Amino acid sequence: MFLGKRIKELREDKGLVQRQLAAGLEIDTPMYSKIERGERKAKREQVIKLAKMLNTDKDDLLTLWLAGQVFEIVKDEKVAKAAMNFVEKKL
Amino acid sequence: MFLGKRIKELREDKGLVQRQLAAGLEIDTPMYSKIERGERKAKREQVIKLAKMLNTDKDDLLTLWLAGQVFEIVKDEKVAKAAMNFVEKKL
DNA sequence: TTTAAATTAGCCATAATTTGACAAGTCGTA
DNA sequence: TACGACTTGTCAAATTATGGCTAATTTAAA
Repeated sequence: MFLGKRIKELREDKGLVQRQLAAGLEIDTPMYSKIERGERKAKREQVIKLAKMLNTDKDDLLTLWLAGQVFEIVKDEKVAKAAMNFVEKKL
Repeated sequence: MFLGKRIKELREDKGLVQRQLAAGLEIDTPMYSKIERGERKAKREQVIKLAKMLNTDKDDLLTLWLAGQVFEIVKDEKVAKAAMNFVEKKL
């Protein structure tokens, strides 16, 4: 979702098609399509490969990737903000 | 972990043993022990039952429960703080 | 120190979730 | 129409989560 939106932007800016990135990740195109739309989540290693292929900062993509996972957990919870604050204190 | 520590405190304050809370959750004692130590994670419904049995605020326990899950995801990531900030903006 | 209760450790079978591949579909465009 | 890019839906294999059992360990009362 956050990651998907970003890699789609970067991919289109560079004039690449999904098939090319899918090949780089060694998965098929439908699978890559799902990652881009947030229907499936990428693995950590795949994010790093994407950063290289898209010639962008690894940590930026990892941040979006991690944020997506956190958001997925807290998004429907009333205590989401309280939990987030609690975790930040622990970091 | 965060939740486990808290329910252990509350349980001991009230002079209860694990067997009693386990019965309330309809799981066996070893399982409850694991929840308290964070080896297994509680289900959302179980947290609510625990709040009732321990006569404490439901949202407080849910916050710790949610925080534990978030922490588990971000704890080893260099970009943890950045991801947390990103998510907070979206809430 | 014995004894019994409370707690923890380790396994194992099963359930649930995730993953990747495939086939078939839509959409836009030449 | 025909083609490429992308999406949708389904399936089996792989991975992980869950719950219960037994046995070991710790704790505390007598």
